[in-house]
Amino acid sequence: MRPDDLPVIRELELFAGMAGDNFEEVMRPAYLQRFPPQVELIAEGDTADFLHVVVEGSVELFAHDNGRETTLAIIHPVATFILAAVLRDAPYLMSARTLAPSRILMIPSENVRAVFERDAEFARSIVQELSIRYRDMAKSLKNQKLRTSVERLANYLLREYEEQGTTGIVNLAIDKKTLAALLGMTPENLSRAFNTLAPYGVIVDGAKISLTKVPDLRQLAKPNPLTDDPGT
Amino acid sequence: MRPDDLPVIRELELFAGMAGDNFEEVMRPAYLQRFPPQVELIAEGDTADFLHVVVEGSVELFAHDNGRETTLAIIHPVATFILAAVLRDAPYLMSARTLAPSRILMIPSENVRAVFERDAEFARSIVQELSIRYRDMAKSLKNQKLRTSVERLANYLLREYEEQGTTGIVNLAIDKKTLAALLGMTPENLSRAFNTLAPYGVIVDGAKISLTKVPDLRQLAKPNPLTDDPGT
DNA sequence: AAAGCTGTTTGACAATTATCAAGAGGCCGC
DNA sequence: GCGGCCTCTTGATAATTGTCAAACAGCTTT
Repeated sequence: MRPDDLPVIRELELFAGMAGDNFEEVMRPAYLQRFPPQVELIAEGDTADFLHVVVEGSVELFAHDNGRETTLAIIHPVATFILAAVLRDAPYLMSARTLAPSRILMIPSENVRAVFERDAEFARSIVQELSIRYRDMAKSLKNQKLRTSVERLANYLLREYEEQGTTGIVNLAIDKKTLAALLGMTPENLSRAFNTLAPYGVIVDGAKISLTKVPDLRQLAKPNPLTDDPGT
Repeated sequence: MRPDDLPVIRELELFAGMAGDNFEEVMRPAYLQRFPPQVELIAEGDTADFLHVVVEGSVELFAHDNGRETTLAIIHPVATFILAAVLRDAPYLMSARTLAPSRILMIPSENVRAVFERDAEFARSIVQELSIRYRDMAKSLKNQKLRTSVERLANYLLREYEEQGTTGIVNLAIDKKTLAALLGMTPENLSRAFNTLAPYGVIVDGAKISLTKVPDLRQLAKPNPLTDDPGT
């Protein structure tokens, strides 16, 4: 891997507190690779040979059952995925594919586990990361079980609105088919959900969504930090 | 707390590898308390002052949003809950109430965190526990997003069937209202789901469910280790 | 035994969500 | 420019799930 990529990785909270020697030991056998969009990086059921880090681009985590497919999360740089499977040396529960052209760092699982054993600071970071992931998953489950599809969409838009700087415009970074899967509905239903939100000031123009009545939308969505705020 | 309760706690995988001194330090300020059924132990939004351990009885984890309520998990002895909130010193995402008369061990969060800092074996156990919890949550989300309510019920019954020793009889340990919330449906719908399963050999007599055509039921449910097997 | 309570079931109906089929619009290669 | 391909949308319809009201069964209390 290129030496000038290392600082970016190092900034990841997961690796920030790690001793320098250990960081190098983890990184030496790692490799950074470019992938075009729509490449399947891992498949559910495979054993967790590598911890993956999205350095650039984006990755979709999805899963199958019964012939149906759903999206469980979208990972943006810089973040890891499938950490829990790596730590338990267990089969992946989800598959992953690139959505955009991406650069992915792959660290052999055994190196992660080895350094975890002797670097207390790294262990602490891993616990924090896992806790966040657990809580994000719990929030997703609450979101899915307690809200209708229109409410899920409204809350998604409000979250993006905040993250993209509360200009009245939200840009969808993923296509609508993927968004539908992430929100737990069909693409047809997503289309209709957007229409349902029109009276609440949601104007759709391709991937560009204008929010003209945010207070109204908020009143419908009833966002809740205990369901919506990611990463806490 | 009574000294003769300590060995039971110690058997918990979370505390098994811990150094004796540290175990005592964690347990000294802890206290074990009896609760009748239907007592709310913690409320979502509260700060995580104590790590809880179900020593006896059972505990339901539930959450609200929008005025609706759902059950996220049922905890049986001996197991912890709300570990992630304790480790992050963050507000609980879920509430908890006793289902049966229960004995709950409560360990002050700061003690857990303090010992975590210096007991590597404990840190490792925590990571394993968190990973399992994360993966169980991911499985629940897959279950919820990829299956119909009848399929979720069928898989639940098959899981209980295995856990209760594959005698043809499954005993529901929780009442049907709670089961419905756990499976993400209304009680009325659960009733109808049981009727739908009648042709697959599911005979309901109160809390006693007979499974007379397990292969048929399995064919309908299509259980999948990556969605169903807990604790891996 | 009657009354009251709780949990469960049933029926009728409504809302939500999915499915299937077709059409609209944008984008690319030729 | 034109066809082909893709994504997205719309319409019609069906399946799933939820809501509301009432009935029922098993309890305990009186």
